Amino acid sequence: MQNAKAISTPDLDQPPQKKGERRQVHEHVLSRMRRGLMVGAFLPGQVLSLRKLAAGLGTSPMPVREVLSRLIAAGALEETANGSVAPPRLGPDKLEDLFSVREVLEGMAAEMAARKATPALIEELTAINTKLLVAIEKRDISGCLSFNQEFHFTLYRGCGSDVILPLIEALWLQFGPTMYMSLLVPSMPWNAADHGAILDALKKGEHAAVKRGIVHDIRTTKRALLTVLGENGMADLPFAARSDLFGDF
Amino acid sequence: MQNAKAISTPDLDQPPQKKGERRQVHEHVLSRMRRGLMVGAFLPGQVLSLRKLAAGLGTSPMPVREVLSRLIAAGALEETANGSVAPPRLGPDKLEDLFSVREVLEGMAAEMAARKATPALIEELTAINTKLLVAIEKRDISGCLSFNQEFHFTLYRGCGSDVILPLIEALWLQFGPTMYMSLLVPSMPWNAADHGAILDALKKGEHAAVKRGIVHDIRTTKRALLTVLGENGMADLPFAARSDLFGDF
DNA sequence: TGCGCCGATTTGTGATCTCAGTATGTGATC
DNA sequence: GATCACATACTGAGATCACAAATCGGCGCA
Repeated sequence: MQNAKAISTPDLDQPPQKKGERRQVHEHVLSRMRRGLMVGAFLPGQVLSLRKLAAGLGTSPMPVREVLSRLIAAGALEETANGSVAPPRLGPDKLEDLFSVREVLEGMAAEMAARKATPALIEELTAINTKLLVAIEKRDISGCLSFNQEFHFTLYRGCGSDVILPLIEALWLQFGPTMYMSLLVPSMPWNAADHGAILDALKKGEHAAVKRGIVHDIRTTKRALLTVLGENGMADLPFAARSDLFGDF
Repeated sequence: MQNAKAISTPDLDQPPQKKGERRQVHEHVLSRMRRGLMVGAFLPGQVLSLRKLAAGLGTSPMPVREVLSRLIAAGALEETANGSVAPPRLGPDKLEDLFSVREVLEGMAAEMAARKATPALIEELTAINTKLLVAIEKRDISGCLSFNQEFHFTLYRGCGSDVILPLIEALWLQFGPTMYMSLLVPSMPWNAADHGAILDALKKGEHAAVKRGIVHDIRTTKRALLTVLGENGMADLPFAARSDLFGDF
């Protein structure tokens, strides 16, 4: 996953079209779909239709097919029996597996990033965290998800390895839909408490503490997720996907 | 990457066609390409043409496009400036990054597998290792690669997590072409010494020792790879890809 | 009222076609 | 003999087409 464009696009939605680089349709589709997966446009298990998706995006099915292939390869989507695709439903044990890998991978990335952290990076992270706190205060689910993701990935990008980053991104895309659904339950707590400790450790140059902070943050999220999904008997929560992003399916 | 079919196919080449499952063309293409990447059909940096690939595989470009998309998402292929694809050229630092992630991920998988290891699994691994030793004795490069891969993945499959396995597979696909090229250098040593220690630790139920064995094995491979590629000044080795698998390009 | 069958519709898959951008290779000219 | 220009061939991207399987709907029968 060394090419950053493989799965992760720098989130350019408006056709920037700078330089000789032609803006490809499938790049646009990819960034839309990736964001959609992270902010609740698709529910776990919700079957996505190729043609309807293409219609919603205003293109032919071709670029969508390319994107779906990539998302399947990343584990962000699963093939159903008849070849359709849907975001994965994560059971307790799979969720446990997923978050164990997150701990290892993101802990590693965080520690590496801490070694190379510049004051500018720390300042950037602090600013993002402030926006996250505001979003939490306002009960802005999409804001929470976006700023939390931005906080983590801004840190991880600092590790300087373009091998580990796409792997982490694949993991996030896998639990994104489940994460969003869980946040629709009012009792689901959002905890950004660890971020403060991470920033402190970053400023003090305590690499191991940064790693511990990230791992603790991941464990907290995992526990909350397991609790909420467990309370609801692992059955699907009776919520609908956001239709303001792609239309209905 | 939870669906095992996402990137990794159970290597079914002959149309098994059992049950109601339709054998899809792109699955066949995917398994061919994956094996090709691991046994030297493509060299690092070698540009692959969509149409020629399709012609070599006897299909239309469509299934190939789908497969290339998935391999790009896995990092097994990179997009060139004009949209073509090629296996990545791995420089020393990227190789270092890649193998660091391997240590963490495969170490984790190995330890988990060790906890669940059954006598049957250990016996299977022993048999594979025997075949590997024969291949080494015969200087059979393809055999070495295949059996070594089979040894590792048979162990990792025992970890019972279908989250971590596709990530490891993606990493192997990334360094596969570079690994093959390095083996063409006569001075490249192949070391399966750690496998014996791993099997011993497995039999004794020493989980940590299994993990240590895997990590040591990975470190040894990394060192050998860096040495061989360094000697040749990181320039491309003047070897050709195997044309007996896909034809020439 | 409940169950089963049949047809219309929608599904993904693969092939084909067009188009624009790029590389190639050959020719003429200096 | 070297270099530049133009024409040809080839590249991937996207749209469209064709087909078969599966799904969903409604109708008819028990």
